[in-house]
Amino acid sequence: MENSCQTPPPSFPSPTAYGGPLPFSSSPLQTSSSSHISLPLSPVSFPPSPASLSPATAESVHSSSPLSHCAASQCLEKRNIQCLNPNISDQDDLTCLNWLHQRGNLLPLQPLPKMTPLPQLESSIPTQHMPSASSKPPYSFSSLIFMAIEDSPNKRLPVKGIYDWIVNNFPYYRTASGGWRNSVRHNLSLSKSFCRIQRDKGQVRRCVILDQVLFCFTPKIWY
DNA sequence: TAAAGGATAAACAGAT
DNA sequence: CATCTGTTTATCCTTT
Repeated sequence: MENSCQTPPPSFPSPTAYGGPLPFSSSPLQTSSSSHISLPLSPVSFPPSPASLSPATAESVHSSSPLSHCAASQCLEKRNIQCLNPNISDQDDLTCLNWLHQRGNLLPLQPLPKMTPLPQLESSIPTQHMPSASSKPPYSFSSLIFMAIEDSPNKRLPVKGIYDWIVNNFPYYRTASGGWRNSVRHNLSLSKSFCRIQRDKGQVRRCVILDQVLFCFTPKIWY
């Protein structure tokens, strides 16, 4: 089922519908002008800018309010029909990320610095708040993938790019055994929040579109 | 205690 | 042929 996730998004609620302003800055709409895919990417109302994204903000997106959950439900119902198996609801799918907001152990909203900030992502957060570089990041692989894609210029990444982003931002994985890469791929396959797309000509591997419909309605892509 | 989510490992197939 | 990518299954641990 390639290129199946071309569903135009539903009308987006305002950012304030998510329980207050999101820690995202406004930026021009992300379009399908990328050379990577030919899919008509959906316009987004409040895409996060790469520089503004931090692990904590990404986790915050996952932990959007119940109100956002309600709004997203409508989106998912539509998406179920047009993108996924019409007989299976995303709401019922255990791989759907929309239930993350129900977790009670979500991280606070304040941004956390990356352990080894990239030049463009440096933070002014005091270092005493930074977790040890050798400690495992307190984020699920789904969150890490989300952050990696969100941090990419075109909201899409190859698997290798996801690996690189994680390694660059979480030194823990520099020395970790290769099993985490398997986990990344496992999550990409298992989670229906990530949809695969084709690369354009000249691209080597297959493409994937990540559709975080529930949280920010921003199509994100890995390939 | 059971159920569920997440992490991890492994096997396998297909693509490059 | 080696490596990478993607899928699936199984198991274990933690949390609810």
